[in-house]
Amino acid sequence: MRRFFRAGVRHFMDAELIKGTLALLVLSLLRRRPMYGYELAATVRQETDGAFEWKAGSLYPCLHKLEQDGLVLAEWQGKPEGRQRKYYHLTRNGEAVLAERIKAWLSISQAVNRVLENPHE
Amino acid sequence: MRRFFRAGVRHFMDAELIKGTLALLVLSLLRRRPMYGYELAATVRQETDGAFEWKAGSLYPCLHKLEQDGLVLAEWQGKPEGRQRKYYHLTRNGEAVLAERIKAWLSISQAVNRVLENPHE
DNA sequence: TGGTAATATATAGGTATCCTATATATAGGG
DNA sequence: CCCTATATATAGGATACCTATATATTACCA
Repeated sequence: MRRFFRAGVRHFMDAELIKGTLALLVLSLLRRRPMYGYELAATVRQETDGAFEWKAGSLYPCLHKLEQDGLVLAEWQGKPEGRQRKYYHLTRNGEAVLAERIKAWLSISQAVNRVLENPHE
Repeated sequence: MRRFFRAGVRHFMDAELIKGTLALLVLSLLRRRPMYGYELAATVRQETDGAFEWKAGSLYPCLHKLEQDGLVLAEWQGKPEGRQRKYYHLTRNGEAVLAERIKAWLSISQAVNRVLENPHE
């Protein structure tokens, strides 16, 4: 049985193409509501039908960096007994940066599609 | 006056998002017709309205790797006198790999858009 | 004639992101 | 009791892209 993290060897190409989308999508998910790391990975996995399977070794360092940069705020939460979860909230600055990054993504992805759709021969 | 290469400091975010798209677009451009490096950069720059400004330090190593991997064939061409140009041709294998990479790109970019478009609040 | 810019290719070195591997800990099922 | 799932964390490695630098030709212009 496949564990949730470590789920699979992604193709070389995919690994490169998804670069930069991790922080973008994390911020986008947190705009909906505060979530904890594992929940973020599970949500994106489900919504992309497995196209994105964020690894723990990518996701948590990314979250720490977003926190360092002041784009998200972390808060331990639980259930006094039992497993603690670290909930991340989008900050005001995080919202602004997200808006910029969405623009950048749209600009780049549309540019790629424009080139790809240019007829050959 | 801006030199064609070295044209500008790209934002951090853009730099990450465009990763993986370089080889994809090079192969896509070569599907139209054989081109040389400088021509590839000029073409993509024009067609994307400056969204992509490939640097020499990125483009030429990328072309060398595509050649090593057998996806393109290089051929010096000129004008016996004067500046030589290295024309790159897409190989049979290169066509097949390009088709796969276009599928991967569509899958990933659509997955990103699906997440981004999910309403918040 | 001399300087600058554009054309054209190349490589070395640095940075950042993502991956694998590993570690820790709780909870539930067989 | 072990295995899986849940949940977070970090160290080490691979790799793509960037900056900086190097070389050479051609064209323009003062």
